[in-house]
Amino acid sequence: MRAVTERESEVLKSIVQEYIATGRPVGSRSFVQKYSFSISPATMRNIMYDLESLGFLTHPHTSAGRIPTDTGYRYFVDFLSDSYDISDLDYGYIRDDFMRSEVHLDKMFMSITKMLSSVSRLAGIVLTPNPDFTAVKQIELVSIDPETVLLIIVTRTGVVINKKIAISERVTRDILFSTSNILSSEFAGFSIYDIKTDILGKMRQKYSGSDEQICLDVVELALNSINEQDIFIEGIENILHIPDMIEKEVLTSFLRLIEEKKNLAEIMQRTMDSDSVQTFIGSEIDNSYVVGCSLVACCYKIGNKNAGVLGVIGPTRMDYRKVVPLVDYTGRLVTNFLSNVSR
Amino acid sequence: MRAVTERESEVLKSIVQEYIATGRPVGSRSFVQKYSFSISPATMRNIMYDLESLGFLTHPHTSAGRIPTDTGYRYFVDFLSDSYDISDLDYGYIRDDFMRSEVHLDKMFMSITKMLSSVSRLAGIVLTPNPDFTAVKQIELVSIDPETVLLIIVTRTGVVINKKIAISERVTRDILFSTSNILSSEFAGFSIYDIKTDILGKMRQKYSGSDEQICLDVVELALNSINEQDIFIEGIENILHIPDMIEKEVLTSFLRLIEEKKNLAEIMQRTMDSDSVQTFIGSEIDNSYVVGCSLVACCYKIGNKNAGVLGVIGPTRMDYRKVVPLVDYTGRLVTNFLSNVSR
DNA sequence: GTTAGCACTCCCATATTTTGAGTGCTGATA
DNA sequence: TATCAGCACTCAAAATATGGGAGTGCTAAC
Repeated sequence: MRAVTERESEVLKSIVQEYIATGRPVGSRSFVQKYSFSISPATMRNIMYDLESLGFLTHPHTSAGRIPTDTGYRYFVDFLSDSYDISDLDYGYIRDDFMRSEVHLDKMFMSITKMLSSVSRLAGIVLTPNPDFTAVKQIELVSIDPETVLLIIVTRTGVVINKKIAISERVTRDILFSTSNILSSEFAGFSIYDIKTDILGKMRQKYSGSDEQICLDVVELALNSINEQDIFIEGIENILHIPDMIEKEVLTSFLRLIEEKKNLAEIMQRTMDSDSVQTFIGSEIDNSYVVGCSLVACCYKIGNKNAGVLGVIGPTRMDYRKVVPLVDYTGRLVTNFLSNVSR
Repeated sequence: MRAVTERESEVLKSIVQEYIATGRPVGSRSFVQKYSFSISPATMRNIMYDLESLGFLTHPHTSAGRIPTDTGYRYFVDFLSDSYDISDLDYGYIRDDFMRSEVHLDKMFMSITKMLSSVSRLAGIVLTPNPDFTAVKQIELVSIDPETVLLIIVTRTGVVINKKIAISERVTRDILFSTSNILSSEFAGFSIYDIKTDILGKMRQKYSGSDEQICLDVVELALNSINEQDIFIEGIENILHIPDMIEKEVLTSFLRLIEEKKNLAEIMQRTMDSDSVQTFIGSEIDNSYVVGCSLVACCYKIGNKNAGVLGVIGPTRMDYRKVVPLVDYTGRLVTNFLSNVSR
């Protein structure tokens, strides 16, 4: 496949923008006029034809204008879309609003989700931090019946995680108490990930043979089964006011997408490797059964590790120029907040 | 307003059933034929006219058949609908399925929600137990920093509730430990409700002046702020396959309803006073802004107290004869399960 | 390579008609 | 007095026609 010429790029960019703005197939004649291209409609048609062969545009039917394909959007987002500058969009009030919100972490995430949704007028979505990467502050073990111990982890961000673990051997309250102390002092400051991959091994050697040894195994088991990532979604109603979305097929795939939280979490996870805003367009979201929806997402960090994901879901035909910087900005905001809260 | 005659009741019943089955306005001629009434269409029209004046039926337009109003459904559900017998519907497999599911309470509720949704082919909904009414098994207080104590409550159903509480005075670890023991032994077996209204007062006297006294106030504060009721909703996608629901107005009010979880929880709470299945038809759900949706719900118990609510949301035109016994049956199932698990 | 011109296509909005299922009313009947 | 046949009327929905507009593809000339 040959490369795209300069002029074709320019045309594609304008077509996508025009389509995003109006939602109507872009035809050669009116388009040339509106954007005062210095070429004739006929030439425009030729260019459009080429862009179609390249896979960037398509036809609803023979005598209709062109609309972008998913690939077209992808090219647009990757190479052609110049985002608005944050300062132009004045998101200052988000910051203010946000700072006024409660310190309780769950509520913070909820309000971030609502913000994303209300500013974008689409659906906001937040994946709460992966506990693996948040630093542990304190650990307690509490016996709740002869066969069960409750493991409580308090993270630096103030989140409390609890996990019931079954134990076979009987363990006295004293041992639990002393183990708690040991764990707290050994683990403090490290992330669950560090603990699992490194610290726990070292401790095995250090305490081998002691009473506390018994607990280490179960603690490891418990740590491995922690999976406390939640997903918040807000603004489903917004989606209903978008003509593109109330197409039955689109709506179905959207609702199916957000209902399968587990699946959705996995999709969001794919952003984890990257530090910048990621866009998933149409079938890119979930191999080919998602139609007409895009996800714009980015990570926020705790410390210097990517911890969770936030973003916006809406129609493929959304205004990426605005949504991308919004998601970007919100991501930084949350990162800042979390780094203050967790020190 | 005059009473409804025997014959009118019979006709209304058949009309509602016919409309539930077909979704099309019921006209006099074909209706008389199909149900082999021994009256002429003309007479039927007279009866329909009367039922309309009574507020049970309405007209989409002059020359269309009749459809039930919300009041019509209400009368039908209250007086005319003979539910199917559980045994006829063979919900045995629900029980089997259910018993195979995990003991983790959250997962149990999730799978109940999914069941309600998949059997009814509508949206299933479960409000998790109000912790106020579940018996406490154990209480722990753990210091997480100089100004904060973590209160951990383990209920008999195995649910772990935790609440951070701020304290002004410094409390030693030993005092927390001894208070934990005292609280556990004094509270065990009582519900949080009992504790708040009764036990706590008695303890104030008993321990007045002692070190542990300091903690009682904060514990009370914490208990008052516990609000851990969750809502599970499953099967939103089912809703999209129902022609009645994809009316824009209906869908909007449905989505708005389930998105406002807090509001929805309140609505579900209204069932709490009753031991039988409750039906909320259309505007009955939420004063007049809900259109076209009904909620069928009932309570499940822990011990002998109504603890939570489960049910089904779907179009006003749903088959109450099936949905009502389904909800009823599931309610009992959960009640049984919880009484086993919490002893 | 660019462009004017032209034939052709097809959606869409707007009427127009037809059909069928319905209603309300009236006057006769048992 | 309740029932009912009959009839005129209503209305939505489906089928059918019509014109216009915006588009395309292609070709031949610049």
